[in-house]
Amino acid sequence: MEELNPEQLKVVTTTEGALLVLAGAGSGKTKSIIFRTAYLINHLKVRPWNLLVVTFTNKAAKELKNRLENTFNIYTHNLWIGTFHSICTRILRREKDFLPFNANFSIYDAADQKNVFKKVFKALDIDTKRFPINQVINNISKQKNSLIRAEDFFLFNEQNYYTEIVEKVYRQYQKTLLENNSLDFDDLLLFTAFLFDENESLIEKYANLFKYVMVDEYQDTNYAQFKIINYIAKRHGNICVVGDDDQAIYSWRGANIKNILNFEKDYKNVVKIKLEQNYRSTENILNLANSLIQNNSQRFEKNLWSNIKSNLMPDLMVVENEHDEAKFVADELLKLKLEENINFVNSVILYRTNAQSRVFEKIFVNKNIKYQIVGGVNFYQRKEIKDIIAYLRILVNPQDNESLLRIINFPTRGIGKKTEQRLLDRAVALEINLFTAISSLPKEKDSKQFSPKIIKFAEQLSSWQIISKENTIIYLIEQILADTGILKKYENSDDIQDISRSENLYEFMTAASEFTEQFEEDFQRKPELSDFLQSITLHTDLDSYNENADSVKLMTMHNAKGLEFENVFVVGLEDGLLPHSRSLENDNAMEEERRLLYVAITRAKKRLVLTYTRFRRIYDFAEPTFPSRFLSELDEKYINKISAHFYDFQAPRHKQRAKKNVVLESKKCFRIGQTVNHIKFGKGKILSVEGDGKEAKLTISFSTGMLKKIMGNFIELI
DNA sequence: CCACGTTGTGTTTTT
DNA sequence: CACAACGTGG
Repeated sequence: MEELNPEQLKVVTTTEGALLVLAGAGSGKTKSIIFRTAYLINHLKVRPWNLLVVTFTNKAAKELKNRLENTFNIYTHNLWIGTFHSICTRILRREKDFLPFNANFSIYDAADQKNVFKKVFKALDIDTKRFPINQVINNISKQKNSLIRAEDFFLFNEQNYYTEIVEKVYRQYQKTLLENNSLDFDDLLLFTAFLFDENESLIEKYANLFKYVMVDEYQDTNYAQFKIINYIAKRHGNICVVGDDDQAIYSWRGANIKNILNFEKDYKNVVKIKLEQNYRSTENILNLANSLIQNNSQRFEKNLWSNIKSNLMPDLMVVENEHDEAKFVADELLKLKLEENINFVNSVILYRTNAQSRVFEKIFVNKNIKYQIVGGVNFYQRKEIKDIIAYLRILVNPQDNESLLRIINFPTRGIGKKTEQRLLDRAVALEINLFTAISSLPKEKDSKQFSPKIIKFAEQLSSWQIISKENTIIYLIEQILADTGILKKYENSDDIQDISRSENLYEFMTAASEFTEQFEEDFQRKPELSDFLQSITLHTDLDSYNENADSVKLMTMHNAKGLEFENVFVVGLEDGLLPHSRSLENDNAMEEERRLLYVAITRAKKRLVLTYTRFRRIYDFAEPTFPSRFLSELDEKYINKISAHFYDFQAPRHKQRAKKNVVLESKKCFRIGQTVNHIKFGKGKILSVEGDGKEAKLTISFSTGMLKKIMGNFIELI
C-alpha cells in the first residue's frame, strides 16, 4: 500500500457506496483497480465470487487475474472478471430458462451478422441501393445498444418510408437469429438487460451475488451496459466506476460519454476522486497532449501533470508520401537499435485506419525488422478458420442453419443449389432443423431419393456429433479435417495462399489444445466444445498478442487504448485521415477524433514522433494532402519540427505505374495530354487512355478541377 | 455442378 | 487496388 499516492489510496479504501474515479492517462488506474480488488478480498474478506469487475478487453481481464494471483495470492477462478460481452454470455447461459433460446446458442460475429442481413434483404426483396446494407446494420445496432427491440421500434422512431423498412428488416433479422438459436454481439447485452428488466427475482439474485461492482473505462459504456450495471448495483449502491472523459473514443458504437458525466446524478452520495499525476510520460509529451485536448469543449475540469524530466523533445516530421513515411520510421527504429541499443519490443506505430499498415509491413519485411500487426483481420475471421468453426458450431447448436449452409458443400461434396433446396424443403415439411433433416437421412426408407454423397455427409455429421460428446476438442477437429480432406487439400496445393491456410489450421489446433489446458487449470474440469466456441468468438487479436517479443507493434489508435510504449510513432496525421473525412462535418465527431490523437500521444513514455505526408495514394492516384488541423493546435514549445529536406530519401518519387492495356500509338484516337471538350463537363486534359479507338476509356482532368473516367464517344477533340 | 474470368463496388474505428 | 458478386463454358 506504500506504493500508492494519497488519491490512489483513497480509491482503494473507499469501498462502500458509489465512487467515481476520474483517472487521467497514465495515472495508475489499473494499479488502483488491482489494489482495490485485493483490498476487498484480502483485507475486508469479501468472497471473490461476490465481486464483479468489468474490463474493456479480455487482455485487461487476464492481466488483472495474473497480478492478483502472483502479487496477492488470490485464487481468481471464481472471481467474476471480464468484458461486458463475456460476462453477459455467462449470465445468459446460466439463466437460459428465462430466455427464448437455449444455452447452446451460437454467437455471430460481424461477418456472420452481415450474411444473415443479406439473406433478410433478399427475402424481403429490399433494394440495397436505396437502403445500403451497412447503414441498416448500423442503425439496428444503435437501436439495440439503446435497448430498443424490434417490437418497440416505433415507440422510439418516427414513421417514414426509411424507418418502415428498417423496422421490417429488424423484425425479420431477429426472427432468423432465433430460428438459428443464435445471438449477435449486441444481443448479448440487450438480452441481459431485458432479463433483468422482466425478472425482478434475477435483479435480486445478482444484486446479492455481486456485492461490489467495478467498471473500468466507464466513459466508453453504452446505454445497454449502463442499464445492466444499474440493475445490479442500484440496490446496494456499492459501485466504483473508473474512466477518463478525454479518452472516450467509441461513441460510434453507441458509447455515451454522458454515462460518466452524469454518474453523480445516477447514484446517491457519490464520492469523486481525481487521479491527476501521470507516471508514464515525460513532461514534454504530457504538455503537448494537454495543449491538444484543451481545445475540446465537453470535459471535466482537470490538471494532468508529470514530473518526469527529459531532454528528448517530441518530433514532427513531414515526408513526401506514405512510402517515405514508412521508410523514415523504419530507419529511425534501426538507428535507435544501433546507436542506443534500444530493442523493437517497446516501440509501436499507431495509425487511424487498418489499411495504413500495408506499406509498413512491406518495408519492414524488406529491412528485416521484426513486427507484429495487432488487430486488422482477426485470426478467427479467416476463411479457413471460419469454415472449421462452422463445423464445430453445428455440432454444439444443431439449429445453427447458417453455419450448416456455409459448409454443406465445402469442401465440394456434390451438394449444389438444387440439392440444398430439396434438403431445406424436407426440413420445412417435417418441421425440423436442417441438421436433423440431413443427419436423419440414412435411417429413412426413402433416402434413395438422395445421392450416396449426401448420405455419406449425413453419416459423417452423426459420427462427429458422437465424437464431440465423448472425445477431446482437438481430436474432434483432427477428425473433421481428416474426414473432409480439407487439410490435405490445402497442404498439397501449389498455391502459397493454400499453404498458408493449412498453416493457419495447424495454428487453430494449437489454439484448441492451449485453450483446453488453460481451461482445465482455471476451472478444474474438461471444457465443453461450447466453452471453446464462446472463447474464440469473443476473442480479439489484442488478447493474445505477444507484447514481450522483440518486434515492433503496429495497431490502430483505438487498439492502443490502455497500453503504453517507450517509443511511439503516430503516422498519417493528415486531414481526412485524422480527423477522418467522415467526421469533418460533425462537431462531436471532431472532438472524438481529437481525443483519439490525445490517446495516441499519451501512450508514449519517452519518445514520440508524429508524421504526415504531402501526398498519399488513395485508390490509384497519389493525391496531395493537407496536414491534420490538429497539428496547429499543438503547443510549439513542446515539439520539434523536422523538414523532409534534411532527410535523404532514396526511394523513387511518384513512379508512374504501367497501365495494363497498352495500345499501339498508331491505333490511338486519343493521346495523353490532348485538350478535349465534353458537353456537360466542359474543357479538360486527357491524363490516361485505356483501350483503343472511340471506345477507349479516358481519364480526364476537367478545368473545373473534376477528375472523371469517360468513354471516348462522348468526347470531342479541340 | 464447378471453375474460372469478368464486371462492379467500395474503405473508420471494434466487442 | 482488392475483393465480392455474377456469368459463362466445360
